[in-house]
Amino acid sequence: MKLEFFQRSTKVVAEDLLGKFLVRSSGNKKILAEMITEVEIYDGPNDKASHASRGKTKRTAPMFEIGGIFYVYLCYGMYQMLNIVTNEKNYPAAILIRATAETNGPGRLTKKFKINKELNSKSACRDTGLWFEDRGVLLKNNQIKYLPRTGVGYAGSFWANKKWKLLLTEK
DNA sequence: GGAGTGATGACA
DNA sequence: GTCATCACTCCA
Repeated sequence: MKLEFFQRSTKVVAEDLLGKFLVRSSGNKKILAEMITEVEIYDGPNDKASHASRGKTKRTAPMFEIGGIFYVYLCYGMYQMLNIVTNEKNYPAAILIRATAETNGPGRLTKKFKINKELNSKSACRDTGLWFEDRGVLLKNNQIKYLPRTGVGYAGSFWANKKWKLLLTEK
């Protein structure tokens, strides 16, 4: 997958990302490849649920970079969260990878893929050891479900009610 | 339903 | 320097 794929509006990228494969390698060997089934959008400087809404800080700096790099951070002291940064430089946006066909939950997913902060700010390409592949899975129009995001009640009803969690349903 | 967990950001 | 908060998971 080319990095330009991620340098588009976050919603478009999120929709396109469903059905693509997340691939992990160690050395020259691919060790894991799972289809992405659930993502969550964090888009723009005004999104109160996004870490970037309070301005650029040391932690959120990757979100302000150009699309195509990873944003990894620690949540609740135990779980790494994997995001892929989208859109243009200086526009803070990212997509949280929440689940694949075989692994449900962002914390479990990163544990299984051995994702940690070393991948933070790295490009989603083969050299990094973690990247995305299009394996030709075609989605039907009604296969994507739009739901409110998780754990964002603190952001206020306007942002909490946005249907920015995208779920891939069975056929 | 409730606890664990530690980096992060706000405030002083 | 302190303190509250959190894009979660596990076990009950």
